[in-house]
Amino acid sequence: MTASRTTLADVARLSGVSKTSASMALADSPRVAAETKVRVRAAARQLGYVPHFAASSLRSQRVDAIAVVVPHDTQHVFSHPFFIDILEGVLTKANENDISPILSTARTASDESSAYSRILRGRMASGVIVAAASTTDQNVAAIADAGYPVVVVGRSPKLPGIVTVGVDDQGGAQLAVEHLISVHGAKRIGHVSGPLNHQSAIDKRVGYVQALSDAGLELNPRLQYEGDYTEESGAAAARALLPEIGNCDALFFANDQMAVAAMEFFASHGVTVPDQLRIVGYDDHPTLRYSHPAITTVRGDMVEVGVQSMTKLMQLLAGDTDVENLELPTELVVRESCGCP
Amino acid sequence: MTASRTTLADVARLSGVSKTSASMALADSPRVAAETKVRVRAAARQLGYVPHFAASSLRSQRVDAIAVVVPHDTQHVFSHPFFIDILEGVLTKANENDISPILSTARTASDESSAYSRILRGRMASGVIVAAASTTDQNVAAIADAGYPVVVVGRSPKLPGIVTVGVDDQGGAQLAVEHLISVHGAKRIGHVSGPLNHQSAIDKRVGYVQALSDAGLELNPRLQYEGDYTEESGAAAARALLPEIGNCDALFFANDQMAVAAMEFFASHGVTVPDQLRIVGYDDHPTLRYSHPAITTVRGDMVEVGVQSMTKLMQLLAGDTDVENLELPTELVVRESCGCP
DNA sequence: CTGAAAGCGCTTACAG
DNA sequence: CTGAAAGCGCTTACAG
Repeated sequence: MTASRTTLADVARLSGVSKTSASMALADSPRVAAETKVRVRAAARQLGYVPHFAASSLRSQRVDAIAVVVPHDTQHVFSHPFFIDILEGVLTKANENDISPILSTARTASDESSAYSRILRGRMASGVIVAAASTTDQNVAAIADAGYPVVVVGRSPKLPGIVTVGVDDQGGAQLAVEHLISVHGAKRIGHVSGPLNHQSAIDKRVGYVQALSDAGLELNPRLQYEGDYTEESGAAAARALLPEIGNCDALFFANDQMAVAAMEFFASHGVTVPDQLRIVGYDDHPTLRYSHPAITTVRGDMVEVGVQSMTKLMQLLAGDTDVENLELPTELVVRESCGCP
Repeated sequence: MTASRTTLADVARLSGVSKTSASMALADSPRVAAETKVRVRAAARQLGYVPHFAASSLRSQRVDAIAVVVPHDTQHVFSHPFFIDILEGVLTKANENDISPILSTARTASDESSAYSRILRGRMASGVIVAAASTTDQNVAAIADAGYPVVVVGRSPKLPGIVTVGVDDQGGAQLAVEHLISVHGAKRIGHVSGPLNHQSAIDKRVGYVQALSDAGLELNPRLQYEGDYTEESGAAAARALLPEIGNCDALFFANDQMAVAAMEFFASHGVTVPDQLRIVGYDDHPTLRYSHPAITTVRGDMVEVGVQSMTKLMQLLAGDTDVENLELPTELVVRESCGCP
């Protein structure tokens, strides 16, 4: 290790002032003379001085790092573009503001707690963005109770005090199902949901049910399937629903990955989409638009959700007390799988 | 902030020992009696004690965090599954070992330097994994010279001392082109490369050239195009090469995203793949396998590359002096776009 | 086997 | 406008 050992004392010595003044000068405090600032900054630059973050953090009890917690295993997180887009947004905003994002994924519930507590109680991060916690996850409330600023991605109706940033999943689902009904005349519409211990899956289901009821259509319990957003569960849903397909005009999937895997399964079992069965997905997964037929889906700007989550967290960290929740709109992206040309 | 203020002194007081012994007990030092350890641990658990990381890091001059630096803008990083897979591997291994990964992306060269120096000279991280730096990036050498353990993802022949972990891109490219030649009898084979200031793009190109030369085939300069791995550049390549397609049997693309975008362009301009033009991509992008026709490609296990990069970095951090480079094999994944059934 | 003391490199009252 | 001193919460020689 020949790495930088330049310390504030070195800068102070070279510029001929005390450590106090050197520190104040670098922090651009008004109490130090303009001329002194120039001298100190020149010295710092010349020596390649960078403050030792642990020392400054220990003394000031502040830290320019935040934790991004996604309580799922890493493999799951990185196979869903939903998360990846959120991460992209968070990291962009964080890096722009010289905030270091510490990423934490966890496989099991106990790991979750340990990841949370090591990072937070150990003071490595000053705040948290939590993405896709289940509605039963106790950790979010625990962190907030401990006094840490928290932003949750998605809605969080069970935790009224928590700032949330998400997209209008209920509205998005309604758009999708209304399109199937009003444009394509579908009447018998099934739904493959996400895991119903997640708010986004619940909200999409509510939107689906609402659209049916608005149109005076029946909900057929035999056309419901609870998936988990993976391709495997999309294929499993298709297999489970196959016997009912004769009594089904259309299926609304809670994400594109399940929808595309189901389309593959149907294709290999003689069910043609959209002729025999109309399909709409969710997310507008960027590369799945090359699916065959091209998938009709619902799009929300998850990158922007990430950016806004980080923005809100910065407001909380700045002491802002009235940070409001944000719900971005969703839009229908019409392609071929619904039956449009 | 009502967050944890439990300190080592509290634990020491509750268990009736000195801070020294409490610290040693929690570190499982052999010098403290087994019975004392039990008492101290119980107290720590009862109080929910987690060491203040800045204090411990400042005193011990160690830090359980590493930096993952990808010197590209965030948007670019997250649109390429290549990076995402590497990140997945790195994070999995890091989280398993209670190491906090700090992610750093940067838009411009100057940002790059500042990101590197803030994290490293500020001692936030004890080592670095660099992915996809260009061959002209000076930062990698600078970090290594400063004494930080560094692992570079990919080959790095210009920096002989640096530990690298990657896949055999030259071999992978050769596999692809040899398949086009020996199985499909292609003779006039073009290449759309990645940016040639990146070693992976250079290596793939070398493999392509080698395969042609091994088969005694000519390299036609009019069938060469330098892309940048984006879909836009794939479409641009297709547009540029369109006039030559009559004199071309096959194209080898340096990644799937360019290949699939090119296939779309060709399809909309009346060139059918694989009948009129055979195409092979690279990466085995998970969702692009739904392309039409399904893409033949070359696959390397980039998640494993990430895992191994983190493993090697941990060895370096542990003081291991003879950590060897690793090059994982690549394999051809035969689907339809090459002309196989 | 254990404890009192020093000190990591900063920032920030406090005093001038 | 500036400086000497205290202290953040740990870990680790040093001494017993």
